[in-house]
Amino acid sequence: MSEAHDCAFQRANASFCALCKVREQSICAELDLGEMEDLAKTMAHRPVKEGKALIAEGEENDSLYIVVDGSFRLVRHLVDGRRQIVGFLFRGDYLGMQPTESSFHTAEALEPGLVCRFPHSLLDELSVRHPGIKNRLLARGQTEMHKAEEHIVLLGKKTAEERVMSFLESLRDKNEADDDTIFLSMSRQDVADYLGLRLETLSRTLAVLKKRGDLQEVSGRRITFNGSASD
Amino acid sequence: MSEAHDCAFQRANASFCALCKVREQSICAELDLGEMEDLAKTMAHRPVKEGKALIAEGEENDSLYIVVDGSFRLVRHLVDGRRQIVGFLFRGDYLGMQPTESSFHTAEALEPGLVCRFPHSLLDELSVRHPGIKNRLLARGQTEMHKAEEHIVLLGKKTAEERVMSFLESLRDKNEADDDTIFLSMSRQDVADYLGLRLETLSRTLAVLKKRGDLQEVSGRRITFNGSASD
DNA sequence: CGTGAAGTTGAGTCCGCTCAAACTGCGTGG
DNA sequence: CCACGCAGTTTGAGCGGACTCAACTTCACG
Repeated sequence: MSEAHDCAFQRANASFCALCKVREQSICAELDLGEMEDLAKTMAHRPVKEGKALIAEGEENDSLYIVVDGSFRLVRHLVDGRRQIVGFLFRGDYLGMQPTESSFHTAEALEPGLVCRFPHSLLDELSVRHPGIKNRLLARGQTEMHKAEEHIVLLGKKTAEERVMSFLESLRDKNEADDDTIFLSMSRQDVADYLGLRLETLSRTLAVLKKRGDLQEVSGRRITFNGSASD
Repeated sequence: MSEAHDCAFQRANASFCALCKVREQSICAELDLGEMEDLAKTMAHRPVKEGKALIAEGEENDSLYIVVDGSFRLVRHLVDGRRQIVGFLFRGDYLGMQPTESSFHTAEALEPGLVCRFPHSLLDELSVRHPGIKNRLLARGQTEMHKAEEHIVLLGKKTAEERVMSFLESLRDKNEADDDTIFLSMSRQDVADYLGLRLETLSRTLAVLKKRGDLQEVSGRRITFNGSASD
């Protein structure tokens, strides 16, 4: 424990990393075991408390973060206080793909989380011997862009019912097992701010979807789809 | 998509590139003159006719394109035919930052244009000696992401009037000289599909903005802002 | 249980949509 | 040179989906 500032961080160690749940999705997958140990010396894990911001709108950020556990909302504010959620991060997702003087959104933990931090200075060094790292960042950037465009289509062209269904289905598709039940890690207000709807509209829309049979059960943050095809 | 596919391409030559208007924004800026000549052997310019697609939604793309002249709309379609424009490209902008099996939008020329094509296989080779190339792609990807988020906020939280003003102002801010007049390279329908509005609403909103004095003149594709602060 | 936050439901309004008609600029041919 | 046609754009009238404001219910937690 050197300085107080860093006490939220823990030095990583190779055995911990070997057990990492998101190792294959991370840039670590580019490295062999010996290199992992090198990396472990400068890389750091950091727990994030629920509601706390990992990076803040307008502030400098010089590190790449990879979500090991938990989930985050990416928030942008208009001058008058209106709030738009531009995305969510889940296990395995990246934040801060490039160092920046002024990051354009705040990332707030929706639940207690754990992230892995890689200073970009370190990544630049590593990528001399491992060009795959930059490619991995580029590829990830591409999928982020893809998600953003999907979001743009949702906001620009879809009705309230379509927005809600698209959102719920995208969450369901994250499950490896095809389970018909999903558990939201975010509040109704967060979902509404993501979908460009008022929360009353979201609530009403969920009620309509349930009444119509598209959803079997809506109770708080647990939502069950109607598995049976029709009627 | 024809047998004449490649005849639209011209081999580049270093003297042409030396005069390039977007050279400083392009990856070419990473290279010295000798290397430019190397590059010129495999790189190609391509004119694009108005209305023609450079890459199409769902189709494979293995090249990076840089817009040398003209402008493009990036279009996504829903199954039922609804159309959302997810962005516009102008001189100096990049398309196809990563090779992909299925590109997620169509890029259509708004006017006769000229692009510069770099196969990613070539870029991978070049970037061994010039790591700056990958960094440039990453940085550009970041600004694309920034624009996408701005667009998400616009669609999710802004009113029709705010959307139109934001859009027009973003175009004005592109001008190096601070000119109060802008010339749109896209139709009303394109603007409406970008802003998530019906074209009638866009037309009415422009009328309101003019009546209110935010805009001094709206005649077809030429729009003049009200430079004087108030009255 | 009591308290507050989160979520649902209700009633009425309004912004942006729909359908429809008129206008404008521009190329084409008589 | 004007008539014509057409695509792009503007304007009009009425409607409806999402919003606003407000009351109520449910849930988490002490």
